[in-house]
Amino acid sequence: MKDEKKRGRPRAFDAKAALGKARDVFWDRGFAAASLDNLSAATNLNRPSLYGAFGDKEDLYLDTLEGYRQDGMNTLAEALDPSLPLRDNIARVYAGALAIYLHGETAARGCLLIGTASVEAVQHERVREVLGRSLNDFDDEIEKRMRLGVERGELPESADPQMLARLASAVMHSLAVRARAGDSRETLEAIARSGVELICGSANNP
Amino acid sequence: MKDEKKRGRPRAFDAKAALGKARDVFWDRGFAAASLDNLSAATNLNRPSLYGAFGDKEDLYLDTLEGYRQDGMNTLAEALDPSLPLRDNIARVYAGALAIYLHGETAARGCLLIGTASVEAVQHERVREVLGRSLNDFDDEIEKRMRLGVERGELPESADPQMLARLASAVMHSLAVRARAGDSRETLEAIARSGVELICGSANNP
DNA sequence: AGAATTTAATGCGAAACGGTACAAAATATG
DNA sequence: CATATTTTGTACCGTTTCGCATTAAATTCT
Repeated sequence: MKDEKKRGRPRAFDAKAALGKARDVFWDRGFAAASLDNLSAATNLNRPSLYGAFGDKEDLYLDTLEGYRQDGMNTLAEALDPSLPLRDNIARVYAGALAIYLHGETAARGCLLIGTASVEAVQHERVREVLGRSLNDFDDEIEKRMRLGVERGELPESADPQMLARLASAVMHSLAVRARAGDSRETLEAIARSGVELICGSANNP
Repeated sequence: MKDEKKRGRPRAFDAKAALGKARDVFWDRGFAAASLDNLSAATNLNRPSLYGAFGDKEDLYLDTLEGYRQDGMNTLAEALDPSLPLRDNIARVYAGALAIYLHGETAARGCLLIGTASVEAVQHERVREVLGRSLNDFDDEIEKRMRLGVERGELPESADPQMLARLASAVMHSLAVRARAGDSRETLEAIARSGVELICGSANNP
């Protein structure tokens, strides 16, 4: 049902790949400082094609955010594989985040949402909505795992799954900011390790 | 030594007040989206005056960041008053942060540095430097208090002051991001309370 | 083959951008 | 009072910005 022959001239580009290139531009420069020329050059699409395929700059940006969000949720779900101990789950969440944030050892781009959507969130309601929803969904997914941890006895009955989840996310938010501030991989990994220890400190060791 | 009579026409504005107004513009819009017209309107200074007093837009932005940074360090020092218990200190750090981030209940601006400097940090080295230094100095100041806590027996000997400090900062970074994402005061205060509990959980109650 | 439809490429155009030249105004100095 | 010096306000310059109008190309439908 994807290759119904459409009636006009066929597209000469892969929209998904173009979206990925655009995402890199926004990731490096942010929304406001990314010009249509930058985006056009990176995607190899001239402006009318960009406009036709994705709408205006804000639409394109929101599309990249939504894609990033969904990728992130998938990565998170994998990291939280419930057949593993809670401690491993959280460690995997941070490792997955750092793999994205550090982007090939050198240039530290941090998190696309935290790093670039935060600025726009105050003035652009739609951006704020995506950012807020992303953070909340992330919290909720971790909270589910925390609840499971209480049920299983990995965490004490007295543990507050919602708050533990929000604090687990908080460590990740900090990693995102610090990556963009230029912190080294070693520093970030050390923070991640300590975060796991603090969050899962009350978790049973098998 | 401040009112040495200078030779030309005297300034008709207070540079410090103007810097405060400019800061508000950057806080709401970020660096890239803040136009000189915005800044000129907010400060009641025409562009040549702005330029003469502060340099170009990037210079002005860096000035506001540096001012914000120093204000933040002062607020932090007050919050960490060593005559108070550690737990109170950390709670005061978060309360002080939220007072700034929430800005009069309604509009949530978050942290100027985390919210607006993070985006520019990748491309602007001077911004990245200020951001990195700010985060590190903050960590270091909290770390000092943690060390004192260990000496005093507020924290166990096994505690790692550096890592505890970085995680205490992490909670604050998360508050900054979440404020900008639109989270309510109640949510943020709950996270702050849980953060205090988690960080200072091992601290003695007097 | 020809009409209809969709995409591609060129290029434009109005507005906004950052920054500055220039002259008038206001003060200190001699 | 004249001169030097600094700030102020107007107006402007060249560039870049985003978005679109227009025309050419590629494909399907009839």
